[in-house]
Amino acid sequence: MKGYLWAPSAATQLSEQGDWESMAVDAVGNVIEFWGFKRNQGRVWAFLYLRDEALTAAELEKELALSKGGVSMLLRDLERWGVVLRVRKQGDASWRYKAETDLLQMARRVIEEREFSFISRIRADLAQARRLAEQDPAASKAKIERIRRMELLAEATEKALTVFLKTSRFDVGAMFDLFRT
Amino acid sequence: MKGYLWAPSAATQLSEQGDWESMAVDAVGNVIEFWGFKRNQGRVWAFLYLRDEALTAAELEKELALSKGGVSMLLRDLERWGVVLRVRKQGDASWRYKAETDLLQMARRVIEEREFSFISRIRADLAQARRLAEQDPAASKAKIERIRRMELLAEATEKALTVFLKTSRFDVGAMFDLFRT
DNA sequence: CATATAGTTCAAGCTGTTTTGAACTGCATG
DNA sequence: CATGCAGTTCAAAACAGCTTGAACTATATG
Repeated sequence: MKGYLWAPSAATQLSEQGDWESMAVDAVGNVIEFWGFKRNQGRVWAFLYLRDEALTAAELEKELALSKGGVSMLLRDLERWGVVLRVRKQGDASWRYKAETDLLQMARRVIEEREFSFISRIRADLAQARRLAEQDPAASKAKIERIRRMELLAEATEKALTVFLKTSRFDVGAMFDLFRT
Repeated sequence: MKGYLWAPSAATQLSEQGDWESMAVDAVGNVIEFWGFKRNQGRVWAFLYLRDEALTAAELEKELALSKGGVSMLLRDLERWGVVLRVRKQGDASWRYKAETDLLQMARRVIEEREFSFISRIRADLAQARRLAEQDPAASKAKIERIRRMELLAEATEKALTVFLKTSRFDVGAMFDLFRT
């Protein structure tokens, strides 16, 4: 299964008693992985967000047990998505990184693009298949009706996705208010 | 990316002009893969559904270009989920398989279980992390508040999933009516 | 009960994705 | 302008999930 929704490997293994920081960081990693991003993108963001200060790539590498190259690539993605900011502190030789906005907003944006176009494409394929069947004298009425029903399946999926995105957009709004308390 | 939602490899490549059957079958494979199942589970179901007759494993193997072992396993899954029925025609040495119910119903059922428990687990992890932080004198009020905000993220996700499932349930209802036309 | 065919199992292989780490580039400093 | 460190790149390794196919078991038939 190369599934989209879903998670075979369950959640984070509970870590040490006092280690609530990595527990929270990993949990965010899991949420974001659920949304179709890399687990470590979520972990990096969560760590920066939790610490609430500009940290260097070297610190992230050490604290999150990532490789040098990995940190570089993860930060580039997060920066591109606008959820992490790169700042140069004066008198400091290296860049520092800072969590900027919340993740859900960005997740919704990205998912909106890729999931929608994907489902639309599937719907179009089914519609095309039905059109071809309608022109094929060998295709029975019943068969065409069955394709029609499969189209409904795809349509229902798309509709569900719409609601899903609308809800998350709504929730972001709600969260923003809370974030500004 | 081991993502859940989402699809890197885009959709089905359009096949031959007249080959609307495999086009439809592949499209269903893609929808069902989107829902986190195996692409070929969807293809097998769609093929059986479209043909609307009980077919042998050998026929599926040939028509869908699958291996013997693969067909066996795919059918076992579909049977277990109750969307494919195994029937023995009298005077026939081998089993035949028949599409039974619609897929969305089953998808919702399965997703309901695995996704929900997954997200609940994440929420629980975050709640636990916060509880630990609250007991840790070294943890600042601000940090605890930030974990609280991450919890909101997970809560929003769970809520979105609830709506998502509710909607698909609703759509199944609507589809059932149509299916019975 | 022997044989043939259907169906199952599972280790090995394949495919696609993520991570690593070594080589490289760029930049700031002495 | 040499040196060292920060940051990037990318090929290779590690990994995860899916599929294959050969060995196996079960079942029907003569």
